[in-house]
Amino acid sequence: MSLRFYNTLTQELAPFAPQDGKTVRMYTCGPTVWNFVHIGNLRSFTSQDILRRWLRYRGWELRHVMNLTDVDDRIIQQAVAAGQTIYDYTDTYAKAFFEDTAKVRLEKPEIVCKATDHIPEMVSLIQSLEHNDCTYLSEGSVYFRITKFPEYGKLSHTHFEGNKAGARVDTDKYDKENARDFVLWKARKEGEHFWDTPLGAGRPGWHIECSAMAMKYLGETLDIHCGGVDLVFPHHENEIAQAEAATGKPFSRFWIHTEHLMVEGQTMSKSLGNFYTLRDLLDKGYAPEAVRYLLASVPYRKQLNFTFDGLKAAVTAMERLRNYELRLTTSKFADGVNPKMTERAKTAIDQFEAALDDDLNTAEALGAIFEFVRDTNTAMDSGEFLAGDVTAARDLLARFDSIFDVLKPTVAGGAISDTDVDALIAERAAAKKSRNFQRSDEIRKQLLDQGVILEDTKEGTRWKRK
RNA sequence: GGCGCGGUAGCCAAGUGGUAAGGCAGAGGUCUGCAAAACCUUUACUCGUCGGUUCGACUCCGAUCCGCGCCUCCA
Repeated sequence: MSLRFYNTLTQELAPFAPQDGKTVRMYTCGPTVWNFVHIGNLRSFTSQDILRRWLRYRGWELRHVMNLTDVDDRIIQQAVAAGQTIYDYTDTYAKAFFEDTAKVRLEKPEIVCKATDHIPEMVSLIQSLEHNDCTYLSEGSVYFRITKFPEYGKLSHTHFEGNKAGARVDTDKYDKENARDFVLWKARKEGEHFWDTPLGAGRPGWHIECSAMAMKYLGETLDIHCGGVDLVFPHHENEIAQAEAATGKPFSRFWIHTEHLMVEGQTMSKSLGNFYTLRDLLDKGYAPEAVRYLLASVPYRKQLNFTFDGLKAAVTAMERLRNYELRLTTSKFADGVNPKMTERAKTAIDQFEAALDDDLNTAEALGAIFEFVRDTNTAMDSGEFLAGDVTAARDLLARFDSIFDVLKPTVAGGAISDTDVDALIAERAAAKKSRNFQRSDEIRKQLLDQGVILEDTKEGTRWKRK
C-alpha cells in the first residue's frame, strides 16, 4: 500500500503525492506568539514534524511554510499591558518558540513568516475579493460575505442555515450582514497598533494572513494544509473561502488536522491547574526527548491523554531503545552473518514503513521496532546474533530515529567530558581488579551524580548519559 | 441541537470478518561482587451495553450509554 492520509475535506483516507510529483507544498498554522508554547501546541507541531520527516523519508522534497501570528487582540492587549510595542512583545515569544521547539527536535520549516511582514499581500488579497464582489464595508471594517461563496462549510461539513442576508437578522442592528460573515480588515481603534493602507487605517483579521502567505510562498493550490482540530472551524473554513473566492481554484488538496491533547482526562486549562508549558516539564526534570516520544507515540488523529505516569513510561520506553543501541555498539558478537537476522530486519523495516504510510500510525511503527528489539536481544543472548548483523540492526534504528529522533540524549552544557569519564572508568577497573569494591562503587556513584550511568558487562564497562 | 473524534488488560495503545501487536507498571525466574542491562514465564476466555447479519464479529448493520472537541480569533 502506498502513502495515504486522512483528508478532513473529503473525510476519507486517500493516497498522497504532491501535485508536481516532486515537491510537497505544505502550510502549517504556527503559533500565536503571545506566550510560551504549551504541550497542547506541541502535540500539533510534533505531529507535523513527524509528517515532514515521513514525506522526506518517502523521497519527496519539501517546501513547508509556517506562519507566526504576531498581531491579534491578545497580543495587542498584552503588549499594551506590558508597555511594549507589539514587535518587542512578540519577539520575546517568537524566540522562545524556536528555542523550545528545537529542544523537542522539531525541524524548522523551510519558510517561517510573520503576519506583520505581509500586510501588503493581505491587502492585495482583500482587494481581489473586493473586485469579485465578495466583501462589504461596515463601520470602517471590511467583511467577507459568505453568501458569495456557496461552498462555505465544506471543510467542517456544516450546512449553515439562514444564509440569506436580512432574512432572519435585522441587519440594521448588526455590523455584519450575516452572523457567519467574518472580518478581513479591522478598522483602527484608538490606542491599537494599525497600518495605513488603501483599505483604510486598521489591521488584518485573523484568517487573512494564512491565505495570503500560503499562496505567496506556495502558489494558489497547496498540497497539504495542517493545524489542530480546533482550527477546522472557523479558521480553515474561512481561509478556504478567502482563497478560493479570490482565485477560483482549490486552496489545498489535503487538510490534515491533529486531535487535541488532554491532561489527566480533562481539557487542559489554566483554571483547572493542569496547564503545562514545555518549560514546566523540563523544569520538573523530564528530558525533552521523552516529551517528544510521548507526543509522537499516539497517532495524531487520536486524542492524547497526557499524564505524568505516561511521561514516565515514555522515559522508560525510550531508554529501552537507547540501551539496545548501546548494546549494539558496545557488545562483541561472533563473526559471520545470520540470514535469519537479515530477514528479521527486513520484516521490521517493512512493518515500520507500512505503519507510517498508513496515515502516520506511529503506535504501530513503534510496535514493529520493539518487536525487532526483543527478538534480536534474545538472539544476542543465545549467540545467534552475529557481528555481520549489526549493520542491518543499526540501519533500522537509523530509519526509526530519522523520524522519531529520540535516541541521542540532550547533553547539557558543562557536562563531564568523554575522556574524563573514560579515565574514571579505567581507575574503577583497576579498583575492581584488586577487589576494592568500595572505591569502585564510589566512582560509579560519583559519575551517576554527573549524569553518567555505568554498566558492567562481560566485555567490560560501558557507559551512557542519563 | 448540528458537525466531528473516541470508548480494547492497572495505565498508554495497535489491530481486524477467522479467533486480541507493542510499551509502561506488577509477579516469578535466569544472569550478577553490587548495581544496571538483557532474556524467559506470567497478567484481556475478551474488545462500553443490547440486539441483528454470518459457519464465525472486537471487527459489518441498527439501537443505546458514556467521554472529549468544534459550532464567538484555543494546537
